[in-house]
Amino acid sequence: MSSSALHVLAVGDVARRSGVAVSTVHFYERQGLIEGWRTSGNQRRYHRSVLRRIALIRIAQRAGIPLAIIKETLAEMPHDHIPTAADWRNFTNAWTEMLNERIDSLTQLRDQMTSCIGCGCMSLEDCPLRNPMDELGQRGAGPQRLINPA
Amino acid sequence: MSSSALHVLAVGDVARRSGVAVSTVHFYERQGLIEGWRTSGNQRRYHRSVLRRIALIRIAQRAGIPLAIIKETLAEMPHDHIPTAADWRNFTNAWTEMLNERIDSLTQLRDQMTSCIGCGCMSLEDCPLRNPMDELGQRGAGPQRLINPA
DNA sequence: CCTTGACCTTAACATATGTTGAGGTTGTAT
DNA sequence: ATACAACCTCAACATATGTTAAGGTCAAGG
Repeated sequence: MSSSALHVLAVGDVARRSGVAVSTVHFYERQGLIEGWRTSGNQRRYHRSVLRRIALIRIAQRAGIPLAIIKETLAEMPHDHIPTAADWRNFTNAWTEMLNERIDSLTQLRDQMTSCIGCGCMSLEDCPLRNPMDELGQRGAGPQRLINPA
Repeated sequence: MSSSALHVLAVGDVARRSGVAVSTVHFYERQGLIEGWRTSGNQRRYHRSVLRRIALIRIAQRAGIPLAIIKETLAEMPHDHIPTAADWRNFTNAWTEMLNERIDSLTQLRDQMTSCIGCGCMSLEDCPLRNPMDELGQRGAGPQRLINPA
């Protein structure tokens, strides 16, 4: 192991310290989510700050954000040094905004659902949930037999 | 087209009226999300209520819920008739609960994030975000196709 | 020097969610 | 009766997110 050189990590160090598999580190590098350099012997080396980056990636993934989006969000974050307050603020803002959007759409969906059941429109045919913005399936509508709402 | 027989739909009718591709109807049937029967000539036929089922499937997908879970949630919903008020109430309750869980997780994450930046703990090393106990968006490996981009 | 563990690359597999295409059958309108 | 649309099955492809395996290289200790 490449112990003691605290600022330069081999792929195995990164894996151990970030909690992801070596194959995942390879994968993230291939996808451009993290960056490093090679030794003369072609082995991967990373700056210590890659650990933070991976931590952020995992957190964002837990929020259900796809890697492609995470990559964009991280684009402004430095690969090779500890982020400044400004770096960090930018990132947090972008990410909070994303989370807010996701929260909003789930909330909206839930509320529409309950209002839908509340109003007794159990057919879904005219439900705002059904086709959030388009018209679809608006043809030979037969008699709409509504069950007596509870 | 199998017009006029309003309660019995061929796969193309289902596709047109539900807004999904024929191949998707096939797929959903293979996955056991919907059910139907065959004509003597081996063609698929569906009860009208399959349209509602598909509508529900798409709505749930927009909320980021994987098909396997949707299938469970729909297990109690009838394949062959219009859901009763009780069927519907059960489904709505289950689904609202799921949405609430997801909303809570995201909200928690967002708030931790902002509090984290607020407190200046920029290291993430001791951050509650880093190793939370729950496993939020654990949606497993595999394509996380976003149904609702944007 | 030689062994051994950590590393390298490339390819294939696994899962979820479908879509596309090839090749053949059914059903209906003229 | 014949054409043509709609249907069928099965297999392969596509995407996201990795893991596993095969076969070869590098570096450090004994």
